[in-house]
Amino acid sequence: MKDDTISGEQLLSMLAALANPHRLRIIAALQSQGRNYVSQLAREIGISRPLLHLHLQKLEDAGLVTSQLELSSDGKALNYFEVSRFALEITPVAIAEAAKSLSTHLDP
Amino acid sequence: MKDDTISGEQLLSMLAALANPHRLRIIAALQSQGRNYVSQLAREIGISRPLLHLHLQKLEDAGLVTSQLELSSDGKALNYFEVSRFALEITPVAIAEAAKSLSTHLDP
DNA sequence: TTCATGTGTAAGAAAATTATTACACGTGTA
DNA sequence: TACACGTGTAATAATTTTCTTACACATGAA
Repeated sequence: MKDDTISGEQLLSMLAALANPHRLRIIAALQSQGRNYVSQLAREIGISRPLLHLHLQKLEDAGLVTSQLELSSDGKALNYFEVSRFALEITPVAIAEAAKSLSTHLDP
Repeated sequence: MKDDTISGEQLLSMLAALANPHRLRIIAALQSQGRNYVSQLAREIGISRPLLHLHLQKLEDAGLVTSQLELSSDGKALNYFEVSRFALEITPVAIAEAAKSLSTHLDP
């Protein structure tokens, strides 16, 4: 028996995190070139560091990337990000299943 | 040889269309209860008809649902919607592949 | 000390999305 | 004719998301 179940809220947060061109590129970059720290990634992608910070936050909140603070040899604190391993199966059936656990505006 | 390739824009529009609780419920309803027309669906989901209309439009633009105007026996024009058959594989690798064809702000 | 590098975040502007309200139009029936 | 039901859409408001700018703080090297 397989359990591909995911909560509606969880699914929604991942979809929302992915529904942005910058964030798709961020994941693509981390997937293709491997882990990277914020400032360097901002330069490679071509967006400002505060903006990248915001997008990384959303991705991390959704569990799509993880971060690890490290000290470089020259003493700087670098925050390295890498993509999580995830696999979402998006089909009408999977959505119907997940939607069962979606809270409504007029809940209990 | 399999070709799961999807354009970045296409992927993005589907993700954006899915990243909303109402729209997940719409797909879930159409999947579980089958095709339905706008007014009836609005009543079942519990949102206004104009609002549902807006959400259905986004889903249809993304190709996730289709519509067909039909005449009921008592002469009314009913617009029936149903879910398309789709299956998205969302993984870091798939995203990296799709992101190759994502236009940038500073394109050609 | 000053500069270059890294980190984070707060405040406000700009843009996009979501939601409501009010119209307009059509058909069958009382 | 008036009502009930269906359709769509335009205009506005409300909310959320995105983006920029400016700050604050830390370390090593010149």
